[in-house]
Amino acid sequence: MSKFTEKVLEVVNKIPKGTVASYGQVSLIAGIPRAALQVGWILHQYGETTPWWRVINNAGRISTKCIEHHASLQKKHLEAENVKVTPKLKIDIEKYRWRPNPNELKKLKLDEKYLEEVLNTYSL
DNA sequence: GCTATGACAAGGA
DNA sequence: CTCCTTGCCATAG
Repeated sequence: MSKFTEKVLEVVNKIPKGTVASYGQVSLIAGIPRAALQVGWILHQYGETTPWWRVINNAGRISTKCIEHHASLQKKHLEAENVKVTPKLKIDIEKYRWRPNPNELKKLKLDEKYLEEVLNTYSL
């Protein structure tokens, strides 16, 4: 298991119940911007130990296609946490977006440049 | 080390 | 809003 993989799982595990994050957001916080695709790949493999359903794409859509992790299952998980999902699998991501607080981010030992980007993009 | 692949992102049509 | 194209980058083989 690579460093990046561990980081991704760590980050996903920090996503609070009832909130969601985009793949890009997770990859950035995990230390590698634009590795969103890999995040999806990792969740596909290690999803059993992480709240994978709290990660969706930036367009606010559920994009899993795989059989075991079907979109309807993800929808079910989210609605169980009070996150509304339309019949078309659309979510108001900005409304439920996880906005990590600076103190929490420091524990992840994120590089200065990325930390700043995270705060600018996803924090208040 | 090189190519193909993908639960993505962003911008244009 | 939806569909398509490009850019991305860690893994697998």
